[in-house]
Amino acid sequence: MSKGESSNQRILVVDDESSIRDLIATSLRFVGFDVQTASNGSQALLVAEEFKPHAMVLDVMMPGMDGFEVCKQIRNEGQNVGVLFLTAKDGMEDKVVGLTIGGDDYMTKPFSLEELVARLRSLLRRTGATTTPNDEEKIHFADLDLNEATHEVHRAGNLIDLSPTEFLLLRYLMINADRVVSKSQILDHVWQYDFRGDAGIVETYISYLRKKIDIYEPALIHTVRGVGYRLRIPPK
Amino acid sequence: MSKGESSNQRILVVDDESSIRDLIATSLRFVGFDVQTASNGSQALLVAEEFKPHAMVLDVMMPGMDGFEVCKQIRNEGQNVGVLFLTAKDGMEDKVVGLTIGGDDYMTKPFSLEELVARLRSLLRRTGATTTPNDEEKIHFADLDLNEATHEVHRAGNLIDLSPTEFLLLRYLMINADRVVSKSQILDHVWQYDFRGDAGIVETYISYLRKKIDIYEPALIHTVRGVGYRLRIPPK
DNA sequence: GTCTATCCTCAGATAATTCTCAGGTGTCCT
DNA sequence: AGGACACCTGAGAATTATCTGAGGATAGAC
Repeated sequence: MSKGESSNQRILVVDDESSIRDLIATSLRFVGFDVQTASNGSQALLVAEEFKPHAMVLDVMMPGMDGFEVCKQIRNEGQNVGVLFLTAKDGMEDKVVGLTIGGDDYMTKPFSLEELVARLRSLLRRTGATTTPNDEEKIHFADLDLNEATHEVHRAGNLIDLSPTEFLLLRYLMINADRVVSKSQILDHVWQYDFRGDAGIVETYISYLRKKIDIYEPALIHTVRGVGYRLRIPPK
Repeated sequence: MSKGESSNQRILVVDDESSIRDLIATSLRFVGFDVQTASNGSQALLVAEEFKPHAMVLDVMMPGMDGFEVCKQIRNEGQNVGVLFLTAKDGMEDKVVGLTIGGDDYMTKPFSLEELVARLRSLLRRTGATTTPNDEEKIHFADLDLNEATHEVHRAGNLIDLSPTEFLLLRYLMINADRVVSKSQILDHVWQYDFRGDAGIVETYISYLRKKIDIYEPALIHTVRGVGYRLRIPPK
């Protein structure tokens, strides 16, 4: 279903920590991207020349050549490639902001996989690198409308104010509309990858969401006991 | 009927407890998979290199190399293999984070064999490793429809609400449609393998099911006295 | 600095489910 | 007909999953 929708989109993932690299690569492959990885700057340059990626996920802080340098050199070679920078959550943030001109973007570690995929798609859209331009920025389900660009959610025309996590959670449910998603699936995709806590937090957030979107009829968020949750239009 | 339908699908089962390993291997072979086993991590790596499994059933907690490490090393060798992790239901639960990325899945011990097979099939479907892509997420029998993705069951178009165990039981009956299955077969496949109770519970659940699906004509669940139960369309 | 929104934990309440048990019904055999 | 057996089903006890409110911690806004 989700597979193939972005096919032919080539993404180069560059990070020196293999666990992060693998996490990102696996996740991107699963949603249909064609992924290659590199564990340092100079390797990235080599791979990029061959692979001609449409976009890169680039860790800023790496031993040897840092992310900025990699980006610069690749652009010097005339490759028109959008970059999603990854930075740790310290002072680096400001330095990145200036560099995200053009369609580029950045995220601080740790991030959630849902957000990574969303940002990357958005970046590909902006840089015009998408091969399937029908890829919209809006998701709909029943009378729910979610706009990724504005981060706004409407139900039956009413604007609904959601916190960042609530937004991501709803987005994940909408992408998987009608399918049952387990609490651990949700946890793995919506929460930051370093979250070490109980899956019970998903219940709490489902409860928050219900109080915001299911005060309207009919209720759309349904519990499938022993399995997970499911967004659906109840029959009649 | 079920045999051969998944043939050529190679599964590597890795668990240090031989009883569990054999239970899983036997069960998977019976439904038509090509199975190899390993009792520890390093053995798993060796076998995997030769065997090139489409998927693995991998115990997380093993002496020496744990399941995560095995998975990582195999993926490093470029083998594209879906993994179904097995974890104990104690403190390990927090490690669940990240286990459902990229189509992978996990189950807590003890589990039921039916569920294991269902999850494994679903995983093979998702990771695109299935050689018979017509393998759907839906099972039909007579006017009964069971959808695994949505966890919904319909009879003659009517939505039927089932508890988790009722769902698994019906699923087992539908997979074995037209064949007689004994109460102990049902117990072995549908209930968790550590269930220490009377086979009489199957009668109770058959009764529950009948009250939900055989309130419609004609009755589909038939008792074969002294042998077991059989799902069938009664002749005229 | 204070204020506010958000995130997360926890624990009690509620509800669904699982399981046991025992009396009832039907079937088969002698 | 009577007994033995298999099966059915209702009642209820035990267990487990889920919901939700309250509150502490944290971070960003002002």
